[in-house]
Amino acid sequence: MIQYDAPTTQEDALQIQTSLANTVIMTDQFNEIDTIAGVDVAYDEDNDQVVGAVVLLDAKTLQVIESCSVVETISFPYIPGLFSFREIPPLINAIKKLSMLPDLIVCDGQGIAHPKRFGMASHLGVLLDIPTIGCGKTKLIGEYETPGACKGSMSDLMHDETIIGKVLRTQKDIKPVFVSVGHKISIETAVQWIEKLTPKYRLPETTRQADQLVNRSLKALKA
DNA sequence: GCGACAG
DNA sequence: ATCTTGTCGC
Repeated sequence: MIQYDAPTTQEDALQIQTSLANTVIMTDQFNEIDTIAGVDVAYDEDNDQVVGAVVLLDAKTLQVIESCSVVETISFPYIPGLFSFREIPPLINAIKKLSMLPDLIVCDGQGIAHPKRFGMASHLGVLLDIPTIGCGKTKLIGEYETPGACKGSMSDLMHDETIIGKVLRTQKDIKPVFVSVGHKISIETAVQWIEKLTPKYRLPETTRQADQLVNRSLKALKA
């Protein structure tokens, strides 16, 4: 498993983004997807603590197979565009605790739908060399037409005349999500997986499970 | 100078 | 992210 080298300054972080952004792969580079992981982080700003968690789901049944969480000290401030440097340390450590690595990881945030085409999902995917999808609740950058109201309707997320992701309506009349390539997957396949992961709710089952886990853990920590 | 701004 | 009550609906 890789060792994460945390940047000390914003300049370092920007440098790391620039050098790693070229290594992102936007085509399907995998065989069978049997397990899918969801990751999330929760903060206790008062005590400078962060809880990171990963939930491993069976790709077929969407049932939880295993889950791990970690508690550490917040190491980087929240800066739009440098968001990944804040969340990756706890996420890497939580994933390291799993008994097996996932075949695919769905992130709560953007993949290449980022100013430098290197959002959270891409960063995590490159570091772990695992396929990842970015599925954010709101956009970071880009322009788009509002997708139709039906479940499955989608539109292109554009930036610099390039399609950087899809705005996907996962449920009828519900606010859409922003899907983008993280690493080692095509946007078409990424959208297909997000659709499979949202049979009933707006957000992917992976994200929902991970979100619940970090919030339970944070609550227990503060209690 | 005025908005926008992943979680 | 987090701060927060009630409320509408299955």
